[in-house]
Amino acid sequence: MPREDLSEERQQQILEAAIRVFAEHGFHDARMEDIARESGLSKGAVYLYYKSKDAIIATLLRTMFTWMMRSFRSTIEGSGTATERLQAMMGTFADEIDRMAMAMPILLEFYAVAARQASVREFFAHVYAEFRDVLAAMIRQGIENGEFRAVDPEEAALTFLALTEGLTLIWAMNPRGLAWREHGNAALRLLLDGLRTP
Amino acid sequence: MPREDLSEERQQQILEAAIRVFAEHGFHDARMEDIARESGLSKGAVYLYYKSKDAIIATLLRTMFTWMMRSFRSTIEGSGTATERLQAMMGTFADEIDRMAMAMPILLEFYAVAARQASVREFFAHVYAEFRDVLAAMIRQGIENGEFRAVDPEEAALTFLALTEGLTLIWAMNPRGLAWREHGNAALRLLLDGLRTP
Amino acid sequence: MPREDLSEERQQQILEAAIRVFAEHGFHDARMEDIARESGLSKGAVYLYYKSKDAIIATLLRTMFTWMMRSFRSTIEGSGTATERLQAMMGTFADEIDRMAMAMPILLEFYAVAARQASVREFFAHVYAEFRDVLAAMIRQGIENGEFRAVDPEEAALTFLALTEGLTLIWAMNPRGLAWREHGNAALRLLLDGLRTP
Amino acid sequence: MPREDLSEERQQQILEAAIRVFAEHGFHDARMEDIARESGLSKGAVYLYYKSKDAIIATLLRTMFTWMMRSFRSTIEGSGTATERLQAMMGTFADEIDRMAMAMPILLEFYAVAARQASVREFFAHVYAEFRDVLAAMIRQGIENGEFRAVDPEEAALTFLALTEGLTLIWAMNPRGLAWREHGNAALRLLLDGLRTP
DNA sequence: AATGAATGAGTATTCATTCAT
DNA sequence: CATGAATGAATACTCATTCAT
Repeated sequence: MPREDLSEERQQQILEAAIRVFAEHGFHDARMEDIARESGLSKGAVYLYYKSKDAIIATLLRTMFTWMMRSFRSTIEGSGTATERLQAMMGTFADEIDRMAMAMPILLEFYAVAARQASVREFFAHVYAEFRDVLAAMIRQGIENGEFRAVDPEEAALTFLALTEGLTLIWAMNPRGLAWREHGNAALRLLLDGLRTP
Repeated sequence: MPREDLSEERQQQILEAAIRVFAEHGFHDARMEDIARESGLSKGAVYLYYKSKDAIIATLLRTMFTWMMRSFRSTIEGSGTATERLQAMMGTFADEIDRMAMAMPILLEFYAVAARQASVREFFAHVYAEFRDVLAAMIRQGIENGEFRAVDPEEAALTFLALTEGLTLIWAMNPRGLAWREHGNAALRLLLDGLRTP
Repeated sequence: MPREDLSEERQQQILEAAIRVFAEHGFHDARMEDIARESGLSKGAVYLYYKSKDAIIATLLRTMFTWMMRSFRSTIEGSGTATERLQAMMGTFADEIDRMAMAMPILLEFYAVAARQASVREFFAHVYAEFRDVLAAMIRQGIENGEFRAVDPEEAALTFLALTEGLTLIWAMNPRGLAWREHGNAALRLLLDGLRTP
Repeated sequence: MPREDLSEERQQQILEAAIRVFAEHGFHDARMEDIARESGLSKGAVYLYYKSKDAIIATLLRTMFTWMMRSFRSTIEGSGTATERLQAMMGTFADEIDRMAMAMPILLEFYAVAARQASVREFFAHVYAEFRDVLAAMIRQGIENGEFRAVDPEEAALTFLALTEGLTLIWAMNPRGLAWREHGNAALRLLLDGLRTP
């Protein structure tokens, strides 16, 4: 009975160690040895739970986005005016940036991996599409209830999404010099001004 | 006599070969051998002009951004209303995306390198700051001549920049499925709606 | 459980293989691959026990002299007249030449390494100083008990040492044409004639 | 007509540059580029006068010993008692040590080369034999005119030679800590005491 | 399940040598 | 004669992965 539990636990253990090691050394320079030591296991044990380094990276990609999605769940399912909900989304993005700050190098590396692997690009495209759908729905709600002008919801959603992604990128190049949350809110205000019915 | 010219020519030759090879294999998996073959030179000759693979990468970073900046020159120096100038900027961004499409994997890898190297992060931060200044000046012009409301020009410039960077990232994950130029223009329209004096 | 033993054994194994390979090809031309093959291990395994080729060479230097010193131990601690003890020393030198004949190229290479590395020079200087001290003590004993004239023991010890080192060098250039032991004894006889009380 | 002269001059020029470069970096680490630069010629020019790096080393070996032999010429041909002539020889050895001090690393490297190349060993053996003959003649003279006891001149000559070579080796490991000339004279005195007729 | 010793493929870089000019 | 750009063979070292215990 404790078999499966142990297995799950070990996989977690390794994944969390991998995040720390990858964040510090990067995917390529991180050695399996490092991950093993950091996880408190032996190299052989790591291979018992992950068939390869790439498998750890692949699992990490899925897992990190799953965690992130989970954080957004309540915000997405929350209620309120479209404006309030979009503001809440921006707040959650900012929360995530705070929470994942240390793992940001990993995000940047995932982009690089995406450049080489169609499957990873597709994964990102899928994640972006999901967010876009959620945002579009909120904007559509805003249009329907008269908060916003009759813009193309899909288009506005993409704009919103591009804003958060771009802000994250710019922030990553100078985390101390750029306050994500403040700039995110300021940018959202500008966009909402454009969306609002006159 | 044509020595100096030849040297410049060789460096170009190698750099262009490197772009092709890096775009296909990534910084790490690209072998110096590949770059040499692609450039039509021997491995030794490549080392005659660049002291290491890292030196090629570093030169590439600077060179690619220099090329991009050059493309923006006339747009930046152009005249017109603030709205027209921002539209021209967005158009030039779109042109650059078209022109650099093939080198996009390299951009994503540069982000990953930035994650590990402060100097590269600083380089990106510097480039972003330059763009932000230019955009802020345009927005300030728009405010001064009554086109725009009295928003914070720096803030609005960052929003514009984040939009382009984020759009590029989203586009890179699905180049065929997302028309940068159209979405860039649409996003700008929303932003301009937010900026415009009521 | 036999871990530690195995590690010691492996180090020995590699060192002995290295002696054979270095003796045949020289420090520079010997390839790590050769040492690995000769030791019956893989290249990776060699690196498991020695961090670099230089580390093998450094260990070899220390080890070979440790072995040699061990051979001299009983001779140094032996008893007898000063004359007998010096003769025993010369005999042990001759024994060592016999035993180390095959590794003589390595000794000559160590001299070359010494030319470039102060630490190696200092090691040799230290070994020479130890021998000189031992020999000086024997000569002092001879003077005190009336066997020898009142010469400077340090000076005479250096002469003895220089004789053995020089003979080794000349011998190394033509091992078959020069009988170390016989010439060593003849040289010692001349020296003893000079030391003896008239 | 100036052809040959130029050729000789160039060869000298290169050889002298090689001595400086080899003394500083060793045979292996010295680059042909360094020798070319130090000699004020181009790499191609060096290859015009020497077919390879090894050819420079081989020529250097012969040339350095030729120079040394030339220094000994007058001492060898000088007159006086056997004791005086041996003392003069020891003095000339000391002079050579002074003169060649800077090139001593090269001598130690030649020993290492000798370990790998029979031809170089033979060269050293030949040089040693020449010296031995000269010394044996002097000792024979001393025996014949009653200065020395009836020892084996060849044997005594080898002892004398071993002494100088050994002293040079020990000196090379600690040039500042060991005065070659003083110790050479002291050692010679001991040996002459053994040789002298009672 | 767990270990960690062993493997060996993979590659950036150097530098003696060549040769077109 | 002289140049120096170009060549390409050669090799130490790393590290993901395996597997005997």
